Amino acid sequence: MSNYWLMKSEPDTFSIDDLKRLKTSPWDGVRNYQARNFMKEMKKDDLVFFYHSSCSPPGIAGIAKISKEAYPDHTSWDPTHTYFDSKSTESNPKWVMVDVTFVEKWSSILTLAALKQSPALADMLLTKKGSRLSVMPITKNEWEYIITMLKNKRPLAGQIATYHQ
DNA sequence: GCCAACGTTGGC
DNA sequence: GCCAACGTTGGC
Repeated sequence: MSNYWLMKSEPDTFSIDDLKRLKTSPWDGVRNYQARNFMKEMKKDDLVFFYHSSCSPPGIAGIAKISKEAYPDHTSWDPTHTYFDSKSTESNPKWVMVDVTFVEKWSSILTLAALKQSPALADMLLTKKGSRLSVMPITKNEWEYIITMLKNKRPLAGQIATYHQ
């Protein structure tokens, strides 16, 4: 039984197209305890909404899956790296990352504005005012509701989603 | 570019 | 342990 998640990324830094090209990538640089703790709960093959933030329009751009469970984020103890944290060491790592693998890119962004218009999604952290959490759990109901929203909007580019096993 | 909301830091 | 100050996130 898999779990569902949403992960935010600024497309200028790392977009769904970057993941599509790389197929698999580490999700590094998370420096927030709540987000980190959620990453530690992730299991292989969990599904992830790939969300584009700080762009126009913000929203869900596609789907990825967890291909490697949480392991130490080596960028945290690299003093030359942007994500360096002096409190994290190789012998006592403070931060973790997971690997994510591309599943599908949607033909258009499912915008935050559209998500906010759905009463069914009012309890999501994402749609709450002031919420800045970059990694969050999604309930099965929310996941399926969002997939339905997407399908009602327009067909998927290329083949239909095949991630259901 | 603005700024509200939030998380973190550090003085006391 | 409180809380003011600061830095960051991220929508608009």
